[in-house]
Amino acid sequence: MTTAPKTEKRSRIQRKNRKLILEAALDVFSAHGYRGSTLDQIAEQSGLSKPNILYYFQGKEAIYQHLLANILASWLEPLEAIDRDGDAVEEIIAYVQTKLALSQQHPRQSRLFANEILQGARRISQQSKDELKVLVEATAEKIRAWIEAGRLASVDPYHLLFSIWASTQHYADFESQITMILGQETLGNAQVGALDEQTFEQAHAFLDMQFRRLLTP
Amino acid sequence: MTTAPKTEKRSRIQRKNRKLILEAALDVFSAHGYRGSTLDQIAEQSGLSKPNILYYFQGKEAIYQHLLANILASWLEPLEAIDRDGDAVEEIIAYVQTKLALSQQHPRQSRLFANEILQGARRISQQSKDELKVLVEATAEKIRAWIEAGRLASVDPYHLLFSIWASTQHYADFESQITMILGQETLGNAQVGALDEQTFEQAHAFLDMQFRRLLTP
DNA sequence: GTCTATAGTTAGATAGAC
DNA sequence: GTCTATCTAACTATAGAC
Repeated sequence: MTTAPKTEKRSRIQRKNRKLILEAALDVFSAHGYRGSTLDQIAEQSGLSKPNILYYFQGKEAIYQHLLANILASWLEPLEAIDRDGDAVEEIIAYVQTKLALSQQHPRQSRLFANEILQGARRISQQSKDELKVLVEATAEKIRAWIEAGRLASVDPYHLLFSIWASTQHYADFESQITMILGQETLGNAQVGALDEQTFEQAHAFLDMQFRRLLTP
Repeated sequence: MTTAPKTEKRSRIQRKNRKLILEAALDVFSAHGYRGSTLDQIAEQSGLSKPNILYYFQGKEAIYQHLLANILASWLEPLEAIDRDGDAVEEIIAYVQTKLALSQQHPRQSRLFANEILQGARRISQQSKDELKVLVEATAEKIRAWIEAGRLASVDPYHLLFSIWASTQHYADFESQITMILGQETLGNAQVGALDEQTFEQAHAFLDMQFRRLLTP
């Protein structure tokens, strides 16, 4: 029994199958959590056999770690994009909208991440945690500078970030509850489980207003 | 093999053991999710043997359902307490503070519930879902009336509730991330995992300001 | 690269003695 | 009411043929 090549050049079929596996695994892990997911489910979802999946990845944990690392990276990216030389309120509002758009376009990633945090972030490496902390610290510093310059209302930078994360990610993580409450009278749409466009437009408008009122000096 | 009495009178020892089991199960389920939890863990945590646990409850699912039903009830309670004849802004602010206090005092319940929603609310009965929907609908109606009376700024009632739930529950559900970011330089405290008093005071102040600014007409 | 077969664990639940 | 022993099913992972 051989194993797939690591970082060296991968064939077309290898790239395709790895992609199939990761896509299927994202479906399964985000819906059932790590322990609730099985290789059988990932195999069925991807159309590959179980041993074949273990040919491409070292095991269940390796697939999960791969997804988690990617999600962490895309989670940090928009934070870095905040421009300390830009208009303070507009920079924050833009960040809120970016995060909300991520919840709309990548709800499975958000849910996998939420699951991981909820259960104590056991599978996130100390290095990743340190990176997160440093980046958040730098962002808090940008916010503090804006406040001292009188360009932003005086708020605690950390709790501002918590509030933004919570209220934007909520639309992905608590999607099943939102659907439960708003009902889905939209019978026209194929009910695949995602929230409809209109809900996100309303969320967009609401959060814009909420954070604008909070932050305008 | 016999089974424990259902609703009829239970002995002291029965009440005590059921309580032990539920307390242990809350620890375990909130930390690992449904599928990630085992009867062995609940047995060890409660100090009872596995068969003994199955003497008191019909199975793993029954224990979970019992906890979930209680959590749902305590989740709905503060919503009903909102008084349509009270001061609009103060009523909402009081609700926010109540929800935040619940996150502080009962973080495990919040996390068990979040886990359940995150994974699609599969184990919540249709009846409970309907009850939730009706109660939220009634609350939205109270908020709409306040807005029409000019006592509250014009906001979407549903998205207001989503924002409140998200930003208060965040302190329980994402506790591990908050700890990660705020660090715990508080070496004096026995680090059992919970956020310290100071963090909740800051959250209290922040959310008070956020929703006051949003809602004051 | 992909498959069938299976080893090795772990988990939920039950039987039956005490 | 509580325990030891055990059954059965599910799951990760590996062996080895093709």
